[in-house]
Amino acid sequence: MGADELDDILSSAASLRYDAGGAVFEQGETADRFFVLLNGKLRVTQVTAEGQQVIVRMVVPGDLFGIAKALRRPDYPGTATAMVESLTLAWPMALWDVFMKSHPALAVNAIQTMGSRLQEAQARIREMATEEVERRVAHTVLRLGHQSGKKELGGIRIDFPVSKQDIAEMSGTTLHTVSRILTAWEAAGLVEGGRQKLLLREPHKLLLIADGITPGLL
Amino acid sequence: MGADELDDILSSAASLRYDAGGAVFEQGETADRFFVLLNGKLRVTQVTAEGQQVIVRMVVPGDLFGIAKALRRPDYPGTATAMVESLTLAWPMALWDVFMKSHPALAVNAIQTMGSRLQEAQARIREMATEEVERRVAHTVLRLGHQSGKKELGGIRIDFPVSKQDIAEMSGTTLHTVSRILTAWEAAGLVEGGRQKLLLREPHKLLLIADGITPGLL
DNA sequence: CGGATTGTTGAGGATACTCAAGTTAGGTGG
DNA sequence: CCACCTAACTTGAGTATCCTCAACAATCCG
Repeated sequence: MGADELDDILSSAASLRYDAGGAVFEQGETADRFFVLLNGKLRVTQVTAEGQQVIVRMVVPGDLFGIAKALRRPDYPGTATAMVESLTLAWPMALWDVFMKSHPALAVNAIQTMGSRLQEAQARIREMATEEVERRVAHTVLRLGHQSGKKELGGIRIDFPVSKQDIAEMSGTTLHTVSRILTAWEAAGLVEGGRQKLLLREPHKLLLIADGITPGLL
Repeated sequence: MGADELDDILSSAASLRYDAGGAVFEQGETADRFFVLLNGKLRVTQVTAEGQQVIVRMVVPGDLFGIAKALRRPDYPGTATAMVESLTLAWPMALWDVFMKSHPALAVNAIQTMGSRLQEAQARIREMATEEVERRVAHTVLRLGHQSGKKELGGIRIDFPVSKQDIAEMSGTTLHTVSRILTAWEAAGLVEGGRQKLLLREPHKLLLIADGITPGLL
């Protein structure tokens, strides 16, 4: 992509800031913009008809999100909430088609974005279908570590607030079960918890649990 | 897209036929081609490290599949098996990038394909996370009916062989549980089963079960 | 310091899985 | 065409996992 092309794209973008806890868009809202996350961390959730919440995915810097148009939908299928202070670029949704048609490189990029998202979704489906809770939670925390962990001397630190409830919604279980599992792991020295804090002390051992090699600690 | 453009694309395609039970490609194989299904019905499965199988999705005529390149993968992440005699168009994977760059309309199409796939995957995640087995099975058979059901006088016929094991792998449960649920539904007149056969007699009532409105029959 | 949010822990129970044995249907070969 | 064989399915019993309900403790924030 040439510099003028980039200019063309960037010049039509608005830059927006969100406080921790603020919503970028809400489920059901008319999708009038699409976004790229510049900075921070978002959580995309969906609420079921019965009111249960599920975390669909995390958005990390560089990610394209809110692309309802690509799903052939007029509204946003989920709610995007900032977990920490976040910065986005936003474009009017009308520009989506224009961009896709005039900048093939962008289209290829969008395809790959959706590709990795799809792969992750399928991995989660497989997990939920075949694995027991402890393994799913192990996968979840490892994914968190991978997406946005910071290496420290004591292990990998999840550097933004994650509650047990969050982990539960990502793993398809309840916060009670997550609490019990993390307590057991903490006793075994695998992790270090805290209120909305998490440090992976022994990622390698967690990986063994995730892969079902260790018999599990419960 | 112009007629010459279409010509250009079609002329580089090979047409391939598969018998029921035959594999179009296998999980782990080098992804050297991508496909469009012209006719028939495919099942895409993944096998976990422990050997458990999960049905990732069904492929119906018109669907693009085997697009490992879009997932940035050198190999196929799953196995595609013909459930009935099937016909595909196939292109060398090397043409993928070429097509995407030179035919924006194709790229947009690919994005939308992946979009609906992603939406379905997320719906399944939500189901698996929050719904009990009977509801998931209801969703599964309704999806089957929607994708490839034929309206008959007695209801909607799934017009290709589906085993209880298949339904189980799509719902994230065991064939035993599926058998019990279908037996109960059959007693209530909601469906009519048989060896690898399924007729949805009362889709509306199944929808109620899927949506958790009816207390369930078990 | 108080209220609210988040997390802990226990007891009990339901859902759905595993294990196990059998039955039915369909295909195959004699 | 019948006997056999296998794959698909059914059904039962026992049980493990994990959820629900419940009460309480800790932490954070203003």
